[in-house]
Amino acid sequence: MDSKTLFDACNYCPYASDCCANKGSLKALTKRVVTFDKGDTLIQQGEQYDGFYVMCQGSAKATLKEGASSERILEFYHPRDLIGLSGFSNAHYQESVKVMAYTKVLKIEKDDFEQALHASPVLASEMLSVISKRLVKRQHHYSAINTMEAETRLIHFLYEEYSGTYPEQHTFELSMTRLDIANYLGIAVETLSRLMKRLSNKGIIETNHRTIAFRDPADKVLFDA
Amino acid sequence: MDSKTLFDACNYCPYASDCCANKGSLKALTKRVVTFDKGDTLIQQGEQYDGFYVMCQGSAKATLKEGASSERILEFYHPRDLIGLSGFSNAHYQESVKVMAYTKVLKIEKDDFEQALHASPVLASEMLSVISKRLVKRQHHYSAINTMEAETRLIHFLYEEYSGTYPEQHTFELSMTRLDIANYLGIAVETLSRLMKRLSNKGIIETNHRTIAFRDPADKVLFDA
DNA sequence: CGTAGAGTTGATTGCGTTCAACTTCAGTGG
DNA sequence: CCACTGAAGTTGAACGCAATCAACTCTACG
Repeated sequence: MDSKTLFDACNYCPYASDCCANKGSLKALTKRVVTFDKGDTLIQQGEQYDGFYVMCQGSAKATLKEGASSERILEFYHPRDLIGLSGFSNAHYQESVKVMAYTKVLKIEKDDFEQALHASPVLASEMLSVISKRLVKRQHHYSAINTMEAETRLIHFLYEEYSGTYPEQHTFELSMTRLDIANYLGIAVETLSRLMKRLSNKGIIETNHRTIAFRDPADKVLFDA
Repeated sequence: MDSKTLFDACNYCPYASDCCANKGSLKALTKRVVTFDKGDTLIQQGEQYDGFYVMCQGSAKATLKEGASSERILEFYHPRDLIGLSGFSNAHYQESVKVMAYTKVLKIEKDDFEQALHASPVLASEMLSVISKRLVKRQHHYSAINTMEAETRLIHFLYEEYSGTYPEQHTFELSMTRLDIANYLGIAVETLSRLMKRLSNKGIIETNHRTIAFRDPADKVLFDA
């Protein structure tokens, strides 16, 4: 595993030039390639923290379970995303992460990371920046969820998924089920279905199952209004 | 100012024994006491990041402004809370912080902090933990906002405010207006007013303007269900 | 080909919003 | 000290968005 495999991983990766795993202090860290199949659990909520991950390929979702209530989806992961940062909080992962398709990740072990932290203070700044950005992003997402009505929220989400694709194309593929999307957006599946139809009727998007296209690229910016 | 004033600040502070500013690596950091009056702006969204704060006394709210939409309240701050962590993300504060009453804070300058980061790698771990905890807390809050109905959300909020008081008493004082609370909870002021009345009628709380009391302390745990 | 999960459609209900009128409270100046 | 003013908070009536329940259709997969 490790260095040689890692070299291959980043070398053949289309995102390599734009991935934190391949830049700055994180580049020098020891990493291990791990793969998961659809349905696998990458992280189990409550488990002991033993490292975090950078996603190279595939898709995953983070879910939170509180008390007796059903699971809630916190975010979706795409290539280049960091996974498992909640482990820093109290040495236990605070959410579960499930893989939705064949997925390849780089694992950065807890011990390796802490050692690197001692060796390079710049790494600390970088990680603080990364995790703070995550906080801000989450902030905006949830602020949106509460302020905006469902239709705007959906456009917002679609644009997020769209802009995560690489290279950017007008047509993109959703990797999650409507049920997952509805859960993430905090609406009912039926409502989601109706909204998709309405957006389609309005001519904002074209839908074909999980394949989505923005009719007019300018519409993507709608959510800024 | 500084060291002597600081000594006084923590020395006369009722929260000192339970405050991160007075424990671990943060204790050794250089800090400066700054005070603000009701209505003052502690941090302006978009401003250059130049340090973060620990609140000693008073109360404040963080607001986020996106596009043309009106401001949204992200969180309230109480003594012992850290303020301004969003500055780590890209060297600019990502939200405004406004003071709601006479407030005393300790400021930790950016330069001092970065210097300390080089000197003590443990500080890095501690800060990562702190900020990750914030992320997790925010996560739970917003998960709650979407899943729970308004009444449960309100109880949740009241309990949060209650448990922040020190020493814990059955009766506690809200430091924010109903408008702020409604904004924070993502509901209309009118709805909030009606809910408060309903909770009061149900015998769960007693209200007198901004003074609140839980009838039966066991009820505080309601939100766990 | 058959079954289970994913997704859609329709009818109904209800929670929370909105609009409007009003009361209470805190601060200000005569 | 009291009258005035504007913000904070309450109450009522009507509306509307999204949830829920129920019956389907479609799709993937063994």
